[in-house]
Amino acid sequence: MKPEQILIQHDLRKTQGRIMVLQEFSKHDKALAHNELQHALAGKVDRVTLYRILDQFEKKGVLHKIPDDEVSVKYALCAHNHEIDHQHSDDHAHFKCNDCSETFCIDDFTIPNMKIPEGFKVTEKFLLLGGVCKKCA
Amino acid sequence: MKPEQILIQHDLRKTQGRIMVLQEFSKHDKALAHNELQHALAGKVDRVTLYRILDQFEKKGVLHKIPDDEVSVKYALCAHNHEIDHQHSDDHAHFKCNDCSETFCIDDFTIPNMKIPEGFKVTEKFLLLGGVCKKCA
DNA sequence: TCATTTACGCAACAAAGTTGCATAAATATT
DNA sequence: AATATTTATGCAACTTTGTTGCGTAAATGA
Ligand SMILES: [Mn+2]
Ligand SMILES: [Mn+2]
Ligand SMILES: [Zn+2]
Ligand SMILES: [Zn+2]
Repeated sequence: MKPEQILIQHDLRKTQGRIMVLQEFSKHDKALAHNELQHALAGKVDRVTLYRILDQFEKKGVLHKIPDDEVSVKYALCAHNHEIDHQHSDDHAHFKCNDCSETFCIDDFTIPNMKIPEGFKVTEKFLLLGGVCKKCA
Repeated sequence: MKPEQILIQHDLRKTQGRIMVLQEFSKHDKALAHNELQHALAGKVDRVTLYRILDQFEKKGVLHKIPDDEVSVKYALCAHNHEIDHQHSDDHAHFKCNDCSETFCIDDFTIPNMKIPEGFKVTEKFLLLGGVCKKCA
């Protein structure tokens, strides 16, 4: 979907910074951390603004956070196939390559339901797989 | 297991700092982040030393990292029941409470095997569950 | 075009994490 | 037990990551 459409759909003002961030995501098809975006948009979008854009995007459901075992969280576009799969729930898995450190959404793999020990009420599931990606194989 | 035994078993020198860190873990039974340990051991162990202790412990298999969706990773003792379950693999799940932000190992729940899309060679699995813990229920 | 609302950029700060190096402490050797 | 060797610690200095306040600019609505 086009950046401008995404913004309208999520009730967000159409600003240059936001559009550029969305373009960056759409051209990579992998999860991006703040510092990667900052680098890509150096001189175009301020560092602090970038933090605020990411926060807003997450709050509005444009992006989702992916927990990371290294320096900082990453973000990926929510529901790539939003037109088709309208009731997209974000309980899909993520894969992180130990070689190149890139993280991908595995959209077509839903985390199975599991019986969890007593006393815990589970509302979210994050499955992060580690290994070697196609490129690095 | 006693701190000193753990250190010997993992081929680590028996130092005051390391012992205190292990004591801290054994008295809490939850995952701890660097800043929590730093606070608990203020004046006892230097901040930088603490980073190095955690790194060493992870490398030697005393602790394991738990990815987090917030500010920094957490650590938990590996294989609580190492004496019994000797071939402990760290593919157990973790639970993080959205109320108190505490993270626990769910040692008795092993992540099931799953068929992953082509091209990815999976060697590690991190399942982070979110929700409400017993105390906060 | 003008008013209003919201986002942006900048400065200043706080928190998290790293590196180098001299000294202290732990282990190994005699 | 004393000494040599190895390894860990503490401190300073620095980088990176994330936050807050505020005046200005840009986006939207009238
Ligand atoms: Mn995803
Ligand atoms: Mn664990
Ligand atoms: Zn790779
Ligand atoms: Zn709780």
